[in-house]
Amino acid sequence: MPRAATSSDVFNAVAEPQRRAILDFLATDERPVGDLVKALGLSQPSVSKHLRVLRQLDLVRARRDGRRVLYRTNAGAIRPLHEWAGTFERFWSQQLRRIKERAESTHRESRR
Amino acid sequence: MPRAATSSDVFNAVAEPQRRAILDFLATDERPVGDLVKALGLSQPSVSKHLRVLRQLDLVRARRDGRRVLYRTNAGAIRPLHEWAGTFERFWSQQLRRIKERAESTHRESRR
DNA sequence: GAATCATATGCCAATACGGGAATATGTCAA
DNA sequence: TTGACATATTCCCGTATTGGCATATGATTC
Repeated sequence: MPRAATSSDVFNAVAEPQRRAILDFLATDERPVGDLVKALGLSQPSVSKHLRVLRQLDLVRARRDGRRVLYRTNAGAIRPLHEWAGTFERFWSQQLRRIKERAESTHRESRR
Repeated sequence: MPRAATSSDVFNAVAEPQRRAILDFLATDERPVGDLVKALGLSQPSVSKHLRVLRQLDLVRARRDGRRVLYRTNAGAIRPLHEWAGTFERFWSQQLRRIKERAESTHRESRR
């Protein structure tokens, strides 16, 4: 079995750095494809292909405006990722607490 | 250019569902490989290969205990993912606010 | 309708994948 | 040392990938 398709879920879709760059770029405003081509320095076909993957997962939404197509990020579709990663939050903060405690006790040691 | 290697960054590593399952399973306690094999229903070689990818990115840490090797999740390595996704939080909550407002105004309409 | 601008799709190459089976390495116990 | 147990590595296969280039589709203007 090969790797899951990039368009199979959000995790696979955002594994590609250029697609994350696209989501970042389209987060605040809607933009035509041409703007992305300029901003990312990729070829126009490459950008269109990335947008297709993102559109299939509803990570971006498109709207036609004359001869251009305006895209924008649909932030809500990124939530599942944030939530999954968030389930580990209590573990890493626990770890940070332990490190801090150890640092403090070392500090006390050195003052003796 | 092919897809980036699974071991190239955290985003690619956690794109694989079985690897996320491993991270979930090892989040609370350290466990030997055999436990993972039982819990995930995967072959032992498959599990070892997934663990290798995760270890290369410091997403899990290993410790030998006799003939077994105990693994545990290093939650801190998941933070970058949580933080990237978190940059979109203000956008999706904005969207939710807009939806709520619209629902309320519709409610007022219908009461007139 | 023809020319033009903006975007999408098709085909190609090289590459890395995940799973299975077989085998290698490492550790303990008798 | 030999055997048994636990884990890691190697080899193979079918598959989906990203990016480049050429080309198709869609919309506008003349």
